[in-house]
Amino acid sequence: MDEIDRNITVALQLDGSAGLAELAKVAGLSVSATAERVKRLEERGVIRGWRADLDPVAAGCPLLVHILVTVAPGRDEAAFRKAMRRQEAVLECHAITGDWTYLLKVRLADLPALDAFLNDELRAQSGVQRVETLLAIATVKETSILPVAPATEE
Amino acid sequence: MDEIDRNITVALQLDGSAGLAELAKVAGLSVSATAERVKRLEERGVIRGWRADLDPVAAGCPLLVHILVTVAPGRDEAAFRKAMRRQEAVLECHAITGDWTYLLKVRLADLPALDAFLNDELRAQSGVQRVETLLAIATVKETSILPVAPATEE
DNA sequence: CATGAAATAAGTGCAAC
DNA sequence: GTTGCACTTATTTCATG
Repeated sequence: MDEIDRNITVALQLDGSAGLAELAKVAGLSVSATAERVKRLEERGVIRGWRADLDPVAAGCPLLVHILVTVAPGRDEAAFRKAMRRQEAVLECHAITGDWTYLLKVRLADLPALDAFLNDELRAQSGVQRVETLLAIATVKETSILPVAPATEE
Repeated sequence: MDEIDRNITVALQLDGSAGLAELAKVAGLSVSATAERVKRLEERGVIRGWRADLDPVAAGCPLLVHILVTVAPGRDEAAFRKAMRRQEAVLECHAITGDWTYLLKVRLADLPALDAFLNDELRAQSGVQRVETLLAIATVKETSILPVAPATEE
């Protein structure tokens, strides 16, 4: 993971459809060397895949909520986690430090869908004690572009 | 946005590198008709772009924190928002309902980097009154794949 | 929307340096 | 890692039905 790999990964996160010729310019390498780099980044698992990036509003889920959840201690939480993984509206589910047990990121079509999610999917889960819903009023920034660290040489 | 477009967008979010031939099978259309659909989805802004999906750990930012921030009311928050947009460690910044003003999603290399971020970048911002850091202990689920609503016909 | 052909562009592999 | 070339594959465009 040198400086060149960093430049390549950043460029590919910004636009993965550019092609090797243009990427080679960014990398400062030849096309074949660049292709080799990309291939190795995929093999090493740094690049997990290639995805189309959708506009959430155009995709029909303009409502964004984060939900803090407290699950009763002592219980087996496997069922809860499995349920969250299955729910496609749940984009993220993290076990967190502090007063709460989990933080969810959820995208939905509208408020009725949120109501249904909270009642039928979330509070219906056994062990769920407390729920706090943080509705996003405005999204200042939302990106999946990771700041690739120039750290570990290989 | 009919059922076919839904299938296409879901498939392209899962794997955007498959090619039109394979996508056509999923869509149940011919290759040319499928290509036309994809093109129109891009033109309509449903598909915003094509991105490489990186492994956060391999990319060198294994630490994930969500940060709740209260900004003093009455102040102009443009400066705060601009600062968050500039920080590449800040993946998301949402203005939210409830006791807090903003919710941030931040990815960092390690705890010293978190310390530096909280002190030098966040608390240094004028107007920031209260900060609560939620450290992710375990990520149960983290995806950017949107559940495309079969809603609005066009 | 399907089919098929032709033209274009891009990725892949290999060899020599 | 570079350059160049041939090989192969995919996308694009267009005509016809």
